[in-house]
Order: sequence, then structure tokens, then C-alpha cells
Amino acid sequence: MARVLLIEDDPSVRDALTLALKGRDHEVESAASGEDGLERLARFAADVVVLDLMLPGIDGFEVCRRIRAASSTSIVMLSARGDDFDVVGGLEAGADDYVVKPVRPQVLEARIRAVLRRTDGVPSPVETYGALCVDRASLTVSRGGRQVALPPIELRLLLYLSASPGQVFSRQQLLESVWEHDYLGDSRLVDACVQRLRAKIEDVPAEPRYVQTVRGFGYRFGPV
Amino acid sequence: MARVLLIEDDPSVRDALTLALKGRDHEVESAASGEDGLERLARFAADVVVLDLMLPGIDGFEVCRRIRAASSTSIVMLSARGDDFDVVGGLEAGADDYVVKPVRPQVLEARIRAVLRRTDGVPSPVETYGALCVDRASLTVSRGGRQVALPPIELRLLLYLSASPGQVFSRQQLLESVWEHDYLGDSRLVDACVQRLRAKIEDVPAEPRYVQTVRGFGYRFGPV
DNA sequence: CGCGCCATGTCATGAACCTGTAATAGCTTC
DNA sequence: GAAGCTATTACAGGTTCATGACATGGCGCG
Repeated sequence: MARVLLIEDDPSVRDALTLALKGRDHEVESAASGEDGLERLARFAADVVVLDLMLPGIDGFEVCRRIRAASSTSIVMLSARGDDFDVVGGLEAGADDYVVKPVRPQVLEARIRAVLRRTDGVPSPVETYGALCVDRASLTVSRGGRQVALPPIELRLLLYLSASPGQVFSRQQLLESVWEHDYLGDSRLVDACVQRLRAKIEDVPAEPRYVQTVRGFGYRFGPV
Repeated sequence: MARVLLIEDDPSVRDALTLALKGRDHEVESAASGEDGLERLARFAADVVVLDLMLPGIDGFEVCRRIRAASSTSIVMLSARGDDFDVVGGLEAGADDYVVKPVRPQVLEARIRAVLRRTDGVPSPVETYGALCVDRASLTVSRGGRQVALPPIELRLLLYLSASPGQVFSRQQLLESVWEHDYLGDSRLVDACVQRLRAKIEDVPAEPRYVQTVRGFGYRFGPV
């Protein structure tokens, strides 16, 4: 149903919630600390982050702020009973909802659903390829949950290539389709654009995973 | 899911929406005129009425008033481009929501759900996006609790964009849907209107949070 | 009937940002 | 090692958009 990243240091709570959410068809990834969570979020394109407030190392509020700084992923905060629970602080940090522990799994799940309903009232055609997420409605691209800003021509190129994963396109085809040029001249234009795109979406631009070179022919997207 | 009565005279729109709603597990009854609609409503216990404004015979506003006089069925109004956009009329007639045509089926369905949620669950009086509240029934907009007066065209633009949060619309699409224009000329008209809208609803118009520019493509609402 | 306000469309300006090109370096294949 | 192909980088011209001023035209009100 949804991709959930659970950041919670107590192993028993973590395991219980993970099991419960998985039992309801969510994909769950979990982390035991804020640092670990932020790192995982960079790879796991979560729809929503369930975030405990009391964490070893950097605390929940700070994690929340850092997530917000980087992406618009929804955040549900978990506060343990007895924590100094500051609604204003939570709001300012940018959480979308709060749940007080002990939390029954079905309650948490209902909150997650509510948050997701709110943020994507209209389901958009989102395609995920590994850690890369391409949203064709909002024309946004994110890599590991972090939004990547792409200039128009690079975005068009990515949209075009990713619409047919695995298919090889010649430079000429791309010039005609993506650029709408008719000229038949030799041009390294496509190459340059591919480079700039790779620099933004690939983890290791030198070993491209998404936009691959097919020597002598052109480029293709994936296969991932 | 819900019982929907669709009152719409254009057969192609009627069929398209009927199919789409049935595909999403709603029971749909349709009528081609106001009279027919009122008659069917008397037999078909609809949860919600989707009502076109421009109808042969008695018009949408009048149908709306008659439905309101007799029952509390929810009403979602549909206004075609070129319809006389009458804020006062919409207010007085008592619709629960207001959608500008052309409408994508999933948007209509989302709005139907929203209306039903509102009426049979926890009352959720307005749609809230961050500090911005858009009341699609009374056609009022408030920002941080303070009401904002918007001229018709700006209100219409906001309603159209916010009906599909995240979706990017080209200037051409907006000219066709929100304005009555069919011409294909280059025009900065949309820009100017967006500009004026931003000045009224954005906290920092230079860093828009609600109506965002997608360079090379157009504009979108949020995602917040 | 005339006045003035407001909504809307058009235009000029400037800034920020793309993007095509070219030059160079690196890699593959034979 | 040479030829052919691709990666990488820098830069200047060009495009796109924000902004604000101005023109127009409708509408209500005096």
C-alpha cells in the first residue's frame, strides 16, 4: 500500500510495528537511530516516515527538520508517554501528524492512511525505478526520497527515456523527439545533456545505472 | 462505494464520467436534464449529486436550490469553461463543492470522496493546504484564518489548480480551461494572473509555496 | 448620464537560469 | 598504438519568467 520508513530505537516496538504494518501490505524499512534513518531515506523512497521523538543521537525534532529540509515526505511523529511532548515544536519541525505511545497498530495505520490521503488526494502516475522516482503528473523526480531539481530539457529527456525502459534510442531519435530538431547534423548535444542528467540522478555518474550508454547506438534507460 | 446521480447534458462527458465512476465501484445513475435529474433523485437514493451548471431547461443553480429544498444530499457542481461564473449564485444555491471543467475523472472522484467524508464523518469544513484554506462550497479562500478576497478569474485559477494538487498544467491548458480562450498564441496572461494570485495568497510571493512555477512547463499547486 | 473604481489584458524591463557549442581528456576496439 | 567513440568541462548567447507600469473596459454608484 505505502512505503513506510520507521525510525524507532526500541527493538520491541520497532519489530511489533514493522510486523503489523507489513501485515497490512505496506513496505516497511526500519532504522534504530536518526542518522540511520536519514541515510536509509536517501535510498528508500518512503511515502511516509514514522518517527519516534526520543532517539539516541540526534533527536526526533532534528530528524524531522532535516527530512523537511530535503524532501516533502510525510511525517508521523510518535511520542512516548512521559516524553515532553511539545505540539508547537512538532508543528514547527514540520510533522504531519502525531500519535502518542503506546500505539495500537491499527491506529497508526489509520493515521498513515489519513496523512497520505491528505498529501496525495489525487493519485499520480508515479514510477519508481530502484531509488529513482519519476512523477509524471507533478513532473518531479526524486532520488532516495530527496527531490532532484531538473532543468526542462533534462527532465524531458528523462521522461522520454524512462517511458520505455530498456529500449535503445539513437541520438538522432532523441534530437527529434526530445528536442524537436529536424536537422541531421552530427552533434554531441545529446551527450552533454545526458552528462548533466547523470550528474543529478546517478549515485556514481561514471557507472550509470539509469541512463546507460550503448556504444555505437545511443542511450537507454535501465534496465534497473 | 457511493451512490452518485450525475446530471449532465453532454452525452460524451456523461458517458465518460459514468464509466469512470463505475470503474471505481460507485453506483451511478445519470440524467440529461434538470427535470430528469430531480425525478430520478426522487427514486434513486443518491449519496451525492454531480451537477452540471449549464443545462437545457432549468439550469444548474435552480436544480441545486430545488434539491436543497427537499433533501440534504451532497452536491458537487461542475462548471464548464465559458459558463457564467457566478460566485453569488453558487453560494446561494448551496453546493458542497465546485469543480471546473474539464475535469479528470480521478479528480472528480477525489472530490466526491471529500464531500462524503465531510458529511458522514468528522466534519472537515474546508480543504486545508498548509496555512491556506480553500472552501470549495462557499468559494472563499482564507490564509492563516484571515479571509482573502479573490477576483473571479484568480479564484477560478486557484480552484482549478488546487483541485489537482501536484499536477502540472501548461499555460495553454490553463488558458483553455480557466479562461475561455482557444487561441494558440503566446501569451503572458497566465503569468500575470498567477502573479496577482500569489500576491494575495503567498506569504513570500517570491518563494511561492502554493502556486509553483515549473520552468519550461507551466504551473502547479503545491505539493506543500 | 458621467464618474471612478476595479478587474483584466498587454507590454517593457531586467535577472536568473538554461543550453548549445566547442575544446579537451578518457576510454574501447581493433 | 591509432582511430573512433564518449565523457567532462567552461562559457556566452538565448530563453524564460517575475515584476511593475500602463491601457482598456465593465460595472456600480452618484
